[in-house]
Amino acid sequence: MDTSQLLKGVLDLAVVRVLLDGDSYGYEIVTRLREAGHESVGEASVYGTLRRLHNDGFVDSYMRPSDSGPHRKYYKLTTAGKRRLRDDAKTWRHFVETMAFLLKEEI
Amino acid sequence: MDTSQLLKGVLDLAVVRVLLDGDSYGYEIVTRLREAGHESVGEASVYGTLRRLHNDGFVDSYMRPSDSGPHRKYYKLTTAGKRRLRDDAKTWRHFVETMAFLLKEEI
DNA sequence: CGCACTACCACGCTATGCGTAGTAGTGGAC
DNA sequence: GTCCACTACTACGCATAGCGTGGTAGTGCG
Repeated sequence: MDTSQLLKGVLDLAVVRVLLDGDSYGYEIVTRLREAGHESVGEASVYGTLRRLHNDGFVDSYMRPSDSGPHRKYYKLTTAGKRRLRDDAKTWRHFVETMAFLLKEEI
Repeated sequence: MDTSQLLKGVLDLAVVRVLLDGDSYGYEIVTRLREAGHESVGEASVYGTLRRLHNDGFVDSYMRPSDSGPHRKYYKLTTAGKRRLRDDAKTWRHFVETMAFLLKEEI
């Protein structure tokens, strides 16, 4: 099983959830996701996801200088983004339950 | 969240799990998956998955006449397919745990 | 005959994660 | 003062795999 395929559709949810803890920027979000267990998530995937979330109005963004590198582009959840989080989390849990039902005693 | 994206990578696992219960054919597998909760899974997705699983040696196939319609193409798990099921189920569970950790108290 | 259900296949589209490469800023080692 | 590591973002193009659509048949019923 190609782990990267499993992220399809769920990466949005994961990124939005990270932003619920507070505004953040691409590089930090990647780090957080990897620490949480999504060890092989690609940077390009996260930056692409952020761009899409921004285009769709689920996050706002603003620049902020850093004292240890280039400027950071912070992202902030919008109201629509928070609703999106709740909806997606619900969809995800239903999906997981369906799979659990299918897989029960799979060996 | 587009539910169909969630199936990416997991449909293989779901189909293989159905086949552990006994040889089956595309049309029936679609029905079973829908009954289990994957209500909007497309036929083309399942037939495509079966073709891939067959090409990769995870299932064998054989034709069998039906008394209520056209011939059926049955699929049967190979040894490699059963191993694949165990491996994929493990990967899936790890992935689900990672998401659960991320999502905990998401509201 | 027409229709519904069963059963399969092929074609092309689309979404999205990833690899790779490029551009910059800071700061420490040498 | 040069190199390197780490930070931080962006752009380009690829690969995977699920889906929509439509086509071909077989059975059986009204």
